[in-house]
Amino acid sequence: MTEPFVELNQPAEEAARRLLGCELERAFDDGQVARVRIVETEAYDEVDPGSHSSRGRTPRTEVMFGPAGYVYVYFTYGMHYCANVVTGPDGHGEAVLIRAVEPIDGEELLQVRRVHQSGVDLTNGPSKFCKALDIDKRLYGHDLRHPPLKLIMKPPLDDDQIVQTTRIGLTHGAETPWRFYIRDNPYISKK
DNA sequence: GATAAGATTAACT
DNA sequence: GTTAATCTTATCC
Repeated sequence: MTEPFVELNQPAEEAARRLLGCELERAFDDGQVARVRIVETEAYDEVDPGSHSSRGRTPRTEVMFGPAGYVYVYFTYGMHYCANVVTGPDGHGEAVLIRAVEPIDGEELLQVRRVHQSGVDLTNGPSKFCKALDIDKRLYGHDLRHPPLKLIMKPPLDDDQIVQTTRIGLTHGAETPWRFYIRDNPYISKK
């Protein structure tokens, strides 16, 4: 029996900090396994004009309103997927966007899907890491306690290791400083 | 039914 | 620094 993600049952802003340094284990369709560390996150909640959940439940955002520990995947710009970890209590539309990760094991498996890209460019962006880990809408609503995508909690980082800034790419809610990343990490996204 | 915008990326000049 | 690629979703007739 796996532990539920009680540590994610809190406001997205807190969970976004908590998720830095935690790990994701991805089992690909062929059975091979890669592991990455979360190095950059952004928080979104339903009272936030920048969040997909700000205008209530829709078919797309339904999973954001459920219990913590599930995956919210969305498709954007006609070609990219982004993945979030749902946080907060059941009934609240909150989630944390994973913006960047760094490879720990199986980097060569990530390379397979990132054609003509290497080094930090493998996973230093929200859609880059989804492409590298083969995350798409098949994983919408997936329970992160189980394969093929598992979240492994790690001890919280000290505050002095975490940098807090405004979020990237938003037209609404751009002033809210809910982006977090691990200080001096080379895999932090650009812009 | 039609339309505009989008939590982006990579390739170009 | 600028821009094309590309299609789902939400919103507005």
